[in-house]
Amino acid sequence: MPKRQARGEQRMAEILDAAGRVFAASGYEKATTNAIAAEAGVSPGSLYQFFANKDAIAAALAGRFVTQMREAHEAALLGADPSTLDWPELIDRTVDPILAFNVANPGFKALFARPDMPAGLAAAAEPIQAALLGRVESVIAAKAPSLPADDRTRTARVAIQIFQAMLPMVLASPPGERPAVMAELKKVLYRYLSAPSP
Amino acid sequence: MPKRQARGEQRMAEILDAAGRVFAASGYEKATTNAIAAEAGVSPGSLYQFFANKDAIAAALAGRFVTQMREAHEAALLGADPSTLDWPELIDRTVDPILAFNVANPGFKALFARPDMPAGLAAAAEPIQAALLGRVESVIAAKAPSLPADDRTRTARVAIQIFQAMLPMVLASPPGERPAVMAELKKVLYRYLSAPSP
DNA sequence: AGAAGATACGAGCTTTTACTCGTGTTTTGC
DNA sequence: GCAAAACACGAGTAAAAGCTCGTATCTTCT
Repeated sequence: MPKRQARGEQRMAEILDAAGRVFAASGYEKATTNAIAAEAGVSPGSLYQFFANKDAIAAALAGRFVTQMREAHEAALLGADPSTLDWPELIDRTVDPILAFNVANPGFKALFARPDMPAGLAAAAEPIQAALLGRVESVIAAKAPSLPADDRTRTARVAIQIFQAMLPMVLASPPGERPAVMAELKKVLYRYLSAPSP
Repeated sequence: MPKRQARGEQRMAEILDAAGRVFAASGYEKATTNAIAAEAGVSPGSLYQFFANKDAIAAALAGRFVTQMREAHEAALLGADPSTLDWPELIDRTVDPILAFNVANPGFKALFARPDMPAGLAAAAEPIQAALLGRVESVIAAKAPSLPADDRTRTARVAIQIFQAMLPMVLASPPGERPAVMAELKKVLYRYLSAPSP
């Protein structure tokens, strides 16, 4: 790994932008590295000067997504104490930014919302999963402090799974119906999370 | 398409069996037609005597799955009037056979439980989706006859989506923990479906 | 029995795709 | 100013995978 110049950092960012677009259009598997290079306006050789292989591109893109998502979520909870908010508000403040983030970054779900991950991708996506899990767990902990850690983790995992499942439905819905589908997603989460524990 | 002899029908069944195993092990994309042929103990040439291409194999396998699943579901509801059953029982009788089917046929989820379908696969999987949607809709209709058709369809779709999302979690869980994960899945569905409509 | 057609084989063709490498240009450090 | 290093190019390589084709055997039907 050579020392990067400003020009190089910029190229890397351009390549990741392009990768996001190509992943969004074709999915990870069908996205070709040459297509990403072309989309970035760069030769294949240059692409491989910055990224060792296709998985490395996915990993770098995932890393960037993690950062951006954390910032969005922190902004949404800014100045509010989770334990004083009720469930609908808490769900709004957690779901809305992630949803908005997905609408703004269509490439995200190609790395995130898939039950079966190829080996390379799984490693790249793991930080996203871990980051999200931590955030949801902290929200649940705020509302139900007495819940054992095991149950909390399981509940968070299930909630994330539900969210992942419905993401494609939300993104595939025509803009006019989107609010209704989003409401349905929140309804599922609310009914699952707000019900009394077993 | 030539007229099949008994030998040919048997070979086709063997190839589909093999395809199920290979899809289960590698997923649809990474499964190679040569690997399927080898698993079936057949040459690549023979494979293409029965199936025009890889998508056709998936389509045939999907067709077989639809039939088997319908039979399993009908058996589970045998002699019971859905409208007289309560939600937990109804969920049990719908979810259990599909879950058992998935455990017995690991290749099924490679064709079914994926939010992003390649073009060819989407066509092959569509009958499965349609069949399942119809079954779930009829169950919902039995319990909530007054629900408008639109809402019923949307609710059924969401329920199926939830099920698909949690399927990998269930199948990935160690056999010891599987009952707990299954219970969690049913809990989500119960809370979603049994709550008063908006 | 004999012809026609179905089944079977597997080497190899074609296309695709991740990735390389030789060469040339721009930037940096001294 | 000059060498070293980073950046850039794009034709080319090697491997993988879907699929074909010539040939040979087995079944069926008359």
